[in-house]
Amino acid sequence: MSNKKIEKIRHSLAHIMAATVKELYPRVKFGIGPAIENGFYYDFDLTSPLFPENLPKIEKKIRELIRKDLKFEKESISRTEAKKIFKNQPYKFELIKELKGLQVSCFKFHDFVDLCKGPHIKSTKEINPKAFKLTKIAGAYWRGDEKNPMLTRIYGVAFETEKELKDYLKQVEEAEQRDHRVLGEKLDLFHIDKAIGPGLILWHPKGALLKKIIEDYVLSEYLKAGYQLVNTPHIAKISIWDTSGHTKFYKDSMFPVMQLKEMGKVIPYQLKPMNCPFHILIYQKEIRSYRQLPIRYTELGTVYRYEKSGTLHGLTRVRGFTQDDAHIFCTPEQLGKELVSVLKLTLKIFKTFGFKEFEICLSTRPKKYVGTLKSWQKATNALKYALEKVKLAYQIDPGEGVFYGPKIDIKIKDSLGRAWQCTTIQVDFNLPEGFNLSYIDKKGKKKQPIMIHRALLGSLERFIGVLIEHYAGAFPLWLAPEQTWIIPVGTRHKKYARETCKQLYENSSRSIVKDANETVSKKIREGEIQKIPYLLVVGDKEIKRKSVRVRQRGKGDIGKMKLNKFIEKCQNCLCKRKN
RNA sequence: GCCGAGGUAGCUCAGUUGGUGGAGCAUCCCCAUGGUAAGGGGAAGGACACGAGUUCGAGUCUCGUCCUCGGCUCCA
Repeated sequence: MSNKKIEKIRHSLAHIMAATVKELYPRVKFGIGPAIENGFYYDFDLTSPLFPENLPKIEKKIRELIRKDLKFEKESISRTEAKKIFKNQPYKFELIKELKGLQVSCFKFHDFVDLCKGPHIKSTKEINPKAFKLTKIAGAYWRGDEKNPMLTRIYGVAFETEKELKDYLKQVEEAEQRDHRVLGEKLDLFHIDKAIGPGLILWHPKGALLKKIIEDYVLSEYLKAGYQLVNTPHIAKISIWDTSGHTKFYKDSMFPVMQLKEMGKVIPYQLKPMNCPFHILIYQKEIRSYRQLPIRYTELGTVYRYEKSGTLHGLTRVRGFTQDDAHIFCTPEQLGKELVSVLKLTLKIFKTFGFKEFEICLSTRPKKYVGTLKSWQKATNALKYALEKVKLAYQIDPGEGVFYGPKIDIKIKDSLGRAWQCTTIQVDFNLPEGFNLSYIDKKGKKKQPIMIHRALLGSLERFIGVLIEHYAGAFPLWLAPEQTWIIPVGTRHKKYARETCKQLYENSSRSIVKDANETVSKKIREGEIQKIPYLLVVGDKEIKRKSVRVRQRGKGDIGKMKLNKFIEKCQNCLCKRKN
């Protein structure tokens, strides 16, 4: 069976659901009801609220209709007639008004007529009544515009067979188990506290260590690639954001201004939403020669953005986050080569973290922008050149660029195939113009450099959220904040456990002695839950032979090993950054 | 920000028609000194998110605020 058939089934289910809702709410006004990935939805303007308890009732009615073997019939009617039929359906009416052509197409099913171009199944008997499920009720703006009324949306999932539905529901359950917010609590990595504020992360010892390990790794890669580390403050006078254009274009996403009294005057200060102006000022501190370029400034810069309350989500959407940011200042001739290097570096880093699949988008000029059309075209071409040079497949996201330039976004796919936007690489001719940046060229003339803004992991917070879900909390050895637990069998083995721990630490392996008065079994269980890569049990036999009994995560007891052999095994994994 | 659902111990949750709040895990103490996924016993732990209101009496009913969750919109 083809994909097309399942789409017809999903779309038809949306219609059947609409017919059912009409029975329950005769005065309902209909929005639209398309097929989507894994299912369908329909938007309704209801006279009274719909509760989740009602969903099984609606499901039951849908099944009844399906079993009646009802036909879907296509009808082509004139616009005038359509306007008459849908005169009490304002949303449908609005759609008809915008349709071109004299005839509009409708689908009749049961006694329910819907404006629709189809296609649909011929009869409800093509639907397996056990292979769909209504999943949730949500609010959704009419036509996706927040100025429009909010409709009630019912989501459903549907497949051709009952097994596919069950598999899908199981996969959803698995994804819930991997949810970084759940694992963040279970593994004691971080929390968000009411007393601090929404979207602001408190990193616990294990989470902070994980973050530091990631930061150290990427920073070392950047330094190797010729970047220079800089460091800048969290606040600045607001005037710098006037120059950069942020107060004009992104005021709504910035935290409110602080009014500071200085020299008898009130000077407004602003929490930084990005690092670029700071790096620009470091560049501008002296007169630059073409010989110095490219200059690549990098910073693990923490920025604060006032995201709307409803958009916050665990670590993946927050109000304060650390970017692995960098700004590259280069000549026009160097641009292509620099972009290629950035892309190569990105791929290398993601590979090390275990990500293999990406979605790459080239985002072009948005409605609100600064600069000339010519410079936008040049910047976009440079990005295209780099993508093609590195042989990366990409799609174009029209109008999704930043106000100062086009960009490449890389979304990484986790082990469940979900895509998360992390990397952003932006070419910018406009801030160099706004800040009047320059360098002296070979002929002693002033020229304007080009800037590349790039954050490869994007936000450390989001990246760690993705990483937690990707590994379901079972981090590879080099990332695991606690790599080895040493479990002494009895009190008299504690000393040996501590000596072993010390040796492991001296060989840069993060280790902990679990010497609480509990049974070995309990500590093993705890270690498994905490997803510790290695659990070492030590008792009389191990002391005698200077060895450890090794339990490897996911493999169970792998037997005894000389301590120096175990250290060697760990170091081997660590230097390759493999599990 | 918008629509909807929630907020009870550190965590996961129960709490009947309104009548002074419970369990498991975690914590602390005691016993047990252990060999690969929970040894046993005891204790402590709570303005029931916050603020008003209705009532003789509110975890429970009403309203407001904050926060969380599912979506929508947004994401430099």
